[in-house]
Amino acid sequence: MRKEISNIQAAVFSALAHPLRLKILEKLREGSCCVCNIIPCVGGEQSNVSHHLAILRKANIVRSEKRGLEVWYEVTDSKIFKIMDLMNNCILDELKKTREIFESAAGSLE
Amino acid sequence: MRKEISNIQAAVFSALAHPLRLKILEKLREGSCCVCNIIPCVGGEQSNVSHHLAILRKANIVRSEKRGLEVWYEVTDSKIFKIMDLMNNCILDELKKTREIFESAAGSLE
DNA sequence: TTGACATATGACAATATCTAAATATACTCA
DNA sequence: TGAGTATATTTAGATATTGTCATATGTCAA
Repeated sequence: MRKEISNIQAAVFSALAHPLRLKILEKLREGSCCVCNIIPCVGGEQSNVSHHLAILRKANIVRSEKRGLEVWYEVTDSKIFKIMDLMNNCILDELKKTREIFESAAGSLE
Repeated sequence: MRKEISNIQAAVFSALAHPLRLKILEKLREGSCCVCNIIPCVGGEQSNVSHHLAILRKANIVRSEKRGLEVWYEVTDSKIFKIMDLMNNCILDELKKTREIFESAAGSLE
């Protein structure tokens, strides 16, 4: 009966699981932004960007507002940036660790 | 030439984008754990769980160690739990907000 | 109203991911 | 060595995601 929390969590993580969508969010980190500015910034076809925006909308990560001809997007909850930053830290730490291991191995050959 | 960071981030997020894998990580939050304990805890076929463990391994989220017949898994970087907790907060906040809107709408009908 | 514009949606093929069954591997113990 | 156990890998069909093209929608301005 009850929807498990892990299903919802997985759904939101999968909304984050695409480089283009992460780039869109990085753009929105600066503040709310019109689709016409998002497209050149992230690259890709208009319809493709629009599809990815729809995925972010359905996951409640962003919300949109029509202003005349334009549609402006903004992030629903800025905690999403904390999540992205933490993920970035994880990855950089991992890289750093790998490099240290590599360098110490190289050093021991001298 | 250089691999964009957003590609790596997306890859790790997509490793988190499955309820079974999130359940595995929740189990590993208690500490390192043998596959034979993970399987009954998260449910599902042995081969399926193994498959999902392989995905987590490839994303460097967990690492494994053979101990006799058994294989023990543990989380590589506990920051992954912070990410999961933050995500959980996001979702709960969102639910709370939705409920408040709903309740205030219901209240105004009284 | 008509045309131009910004954005969204639908349809489709290509590709990736998921699950489960069968099989393979690696280890232990008799 | 051979049987038994724990886990991983392979495979195949089902399903989901992706990108592109074509088209639809909604808004403004002439």
